[in-house]
Amino acid sequence: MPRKRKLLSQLSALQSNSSLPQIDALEKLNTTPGGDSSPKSSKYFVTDTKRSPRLEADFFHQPCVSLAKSFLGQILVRKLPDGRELWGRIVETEAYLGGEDEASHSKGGKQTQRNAAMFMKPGTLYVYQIYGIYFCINVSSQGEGAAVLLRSLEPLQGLDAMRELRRASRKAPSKLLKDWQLCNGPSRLCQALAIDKAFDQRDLTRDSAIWMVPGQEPLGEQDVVATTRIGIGNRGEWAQKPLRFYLRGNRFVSVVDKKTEREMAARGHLPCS
DNA sequence: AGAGGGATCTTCT
DNA sequence: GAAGATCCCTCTC
Repeated sequence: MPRKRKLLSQLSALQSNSSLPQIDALEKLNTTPGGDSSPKSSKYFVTDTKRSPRLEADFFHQPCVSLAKSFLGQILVRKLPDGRELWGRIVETEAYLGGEDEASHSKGGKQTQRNAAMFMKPGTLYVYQIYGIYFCINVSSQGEGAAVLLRSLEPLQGLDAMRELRRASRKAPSKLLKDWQLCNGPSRLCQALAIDKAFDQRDLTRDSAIWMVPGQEPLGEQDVVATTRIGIGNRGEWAQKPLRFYLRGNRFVSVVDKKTEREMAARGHLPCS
């Protein structure tokens, strides 16, 4: 019976998943104009990548904070060597401004071998290893040394592959991860999408293994929570600045700030659900 | 639900 | 030589 209950809970989770209709809409975007409505059986669908509405260079040419917010709702696509595509909707980001920003790897405008990608053209990936074992993925924005850290995804497609990738990267055998545990953290999403140092300095507008496609963007300011960044300590004024952004009420966010959300509500910004 | 510590290695001082 | 944009496991309440 525990098994049955588990299945039931998974089913209900699927049914309450707000992005399911969105997947249908996105798949339609992949069909050819005037084509039939069952693209999966079409050979053309499989081989045609030009039809994919990839986000282009002009999208990434935004100031850091603006780009960090604009990423919310967009979709990150990772194509594995075997051809499987893993899709995740971006639900949490952080802006690292460079220069004055004391928490940024590029603080003081200092360029090193590691952070070189932060100084490259907007849309360039900056992937670095942290604590010797994990990876984090950023996207370079407009602004000298500025980049946006991708913190959490809402998994949309290829969840089984993500679960396997996440499970494989741990020592002790553990229970199957829930959907919300697959990509809720910067290094977790890198595990789930098989992203490592090899992706550093790649171009999101050109690469064949990773890119972005437009998704459903947040309806308005009331849907985006702006709060402090994670893991940068409490020292200094830069630690207090609201440079982390996430979709309010989304269960795939890694760290929720209830206090800030209460303050938003007090100002009349009610969560729209 | 929250606190604490270990893992593990590249990067820069 | 120390720190780090994290995660996971264990212990305790």
